[in-house]
Amino acid sequence: MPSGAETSALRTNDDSPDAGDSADLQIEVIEFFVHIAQLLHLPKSIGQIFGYLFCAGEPRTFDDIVRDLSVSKGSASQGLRFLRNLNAVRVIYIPGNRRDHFEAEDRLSKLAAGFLRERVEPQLEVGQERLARLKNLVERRSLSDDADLLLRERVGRLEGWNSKARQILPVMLDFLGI
Amino acid sequence: MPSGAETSALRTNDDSPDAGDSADLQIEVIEFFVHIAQLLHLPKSIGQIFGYLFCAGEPRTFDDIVRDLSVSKGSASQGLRFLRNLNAVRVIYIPGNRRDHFEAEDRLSKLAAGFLRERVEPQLEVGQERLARLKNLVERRSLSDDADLLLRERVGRLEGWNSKARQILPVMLDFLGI
DNA sequence: CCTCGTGTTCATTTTTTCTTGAACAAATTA
DNA sequence: TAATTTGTTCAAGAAAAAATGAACACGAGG
Repeated sequence: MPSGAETSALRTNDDSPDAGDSADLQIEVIEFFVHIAQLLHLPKSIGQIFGYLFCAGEPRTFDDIVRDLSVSKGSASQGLRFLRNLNAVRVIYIPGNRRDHFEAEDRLSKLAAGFLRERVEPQLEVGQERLARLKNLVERRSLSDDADLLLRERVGRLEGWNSKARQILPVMLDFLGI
Repeated sequence: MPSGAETSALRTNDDSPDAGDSADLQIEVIEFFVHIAQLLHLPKSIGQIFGYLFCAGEPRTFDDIVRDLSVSKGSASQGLRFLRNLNAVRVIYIPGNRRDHFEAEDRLSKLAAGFLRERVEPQLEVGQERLARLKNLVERRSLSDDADLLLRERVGRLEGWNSKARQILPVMLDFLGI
């Protein structure tokens, strides 16, 4: 796969005469976000969309995204929903214009907080439930069998982990300025 | 796909008479780790291996893992390498025994620290390099073009994000007791 | 009620990632 | 040194995830 020039077809809006315009740079910034998305195991398209909105000076429409990034409507729709759920993208309603307009959150603290709240916290709750079930199972076992005792200790340790994580989370959110 | 009873063929070592023995419970704990692995977008086999070692009372060998979890040697080898790199699994050398013995790290702080150091920190360095290149590009541009100015501001913001993250990381590591 | 503009859903295709197992290397022992 | 044990590598198949785009829903305006 040849590198570079992947994110194609960016809107030119071009008044400049000849040499490499700022769209090239915009593509680089978008690719930076694609890289981050891949680190977080998010679809590439989500990185593209966020990077595109992050570079845009003003809110962009659904159509802008589909056209300028050459992604399908499906990817754009799902990617935007994901980003909205994380509060990484806001919808701007413009009176007299039926289209949704989208804008990227550019405060790192808000992005981190959104990720913690929408992704991490719910999973900690799920984990707590799973551990409650495990605890039930383990407590119905003999206190004399070595294997049972070991597992009981291990499940207890997992509960400690979960509890610790749930304690730290609000501290982090607080640190991020709520 | 039927649920449960996926992680098969766990060593029985069975002296108990009839009803569900503690291997069932061990399987549940292993599945708990498989679930965590999937959350972290890690291969299922890595969750199995860590869960297996976490439940084991004593260090286990490569062969134990392959046999008891019914995973291939390839998966076991790669999974163990990954877990060792994260310091989530230690190798125990037992004199007079050629085989490597593996043991799970059971201190949450060590696990978190390993993740931050081996996964997060290197990526922040990579990001810093990428941003340095972006900064170079953006500084060669005109200060009069609006689009260029906007991008310059955006790249500056990204550098601020990276810098902030690199400041926070040692604080977190310190908090985790180094 | 009909049509058009906007976006969503979801079955299918495409791409990526994981697992497997056979071939291979390294180290030990006979 | 040959045979054996132990674990790694990597090409290929299997499984999972992402992207696509046509069909669909919903609402606004005529």
